[in-house]
Amino acid sequence: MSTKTKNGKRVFLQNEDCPIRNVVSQVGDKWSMLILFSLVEGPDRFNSLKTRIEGISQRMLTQTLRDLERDGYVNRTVYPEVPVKVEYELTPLGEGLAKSLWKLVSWANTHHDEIRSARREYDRDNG
Amino acid sequence: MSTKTKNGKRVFLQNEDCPIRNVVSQVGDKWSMLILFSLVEGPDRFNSLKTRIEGISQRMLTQTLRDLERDGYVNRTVYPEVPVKVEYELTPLGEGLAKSLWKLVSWANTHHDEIRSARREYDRDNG
DNA sequence: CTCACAGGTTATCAAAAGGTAACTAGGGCA
DNA sequence: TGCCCTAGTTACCTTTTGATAACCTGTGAG
Repeated sequence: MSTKTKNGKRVFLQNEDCPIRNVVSQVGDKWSMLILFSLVEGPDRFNSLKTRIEGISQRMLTQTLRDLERDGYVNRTVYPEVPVKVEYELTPLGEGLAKSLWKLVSWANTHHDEIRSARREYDRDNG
Repeated sequence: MSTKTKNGKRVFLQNEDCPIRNVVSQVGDKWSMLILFSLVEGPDRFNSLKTRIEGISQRMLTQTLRDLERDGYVNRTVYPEVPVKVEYELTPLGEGLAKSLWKLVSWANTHHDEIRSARREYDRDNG
């Protein structure tokens, strides 16, 4: 993420080779983390995820699942039953990601009120 | 983040009261984390940040700093020198956030290659 | 033949994010 | 007076993200 130094301070990069940008730009969208944490509890099917994740549309669920699959976080398995059953599950990589996100989640839970009140104060004092 | 349970599986929310969404939607944009980790090394000035964070424009730097300030992660101090000096520094809240992001950063560094090769494989097999 | 079900895809559109470039403000300096 | 500095703001435009809603596919049941 950071590379050279320049008068004592690090210089930060933002290109496609930056690991943290590659991870955060995937996981930082509207739905990825919700899907990830749903799947932490075990493999699940398309329609079940759609029900569990409130407000997600069919289109965004498909699309986000494809993106997670692409990065190797999620496996997609088709069972040729009838009607067809498609199951999604975390890969070891996806489980590792979820674990390393957990600290952030618990921090967010703990400090949520602080953030919200900072936001209110800022909005009161400014625009 | 998750609330009720429904046949054994948690149901996930995505509204404005969800702590993790409130944090991630702020920090998951293109520049916030780079600014955050720049400021971990100590307070810094507008133009110094602009130099250190490669590719950021004046407009996006101002805007992202304002958003970070709004959520209480960053303090902005104006020194009425000449020419004016404006220093940005992490608040304790911002330092806490950076710390809890660190695990994610090191995970990303460790598994970057894995992600990139998963991506290549997916793109080869599919579109 | 028609309907239902799971798991999608496609078209269309609105909103948000982000980039470029020009302009501004408040001073000091020559 | 004109030019430079820092630290912005503004206008304009393009790209990306996401929402809605309609359509499709394969299969079995009635």
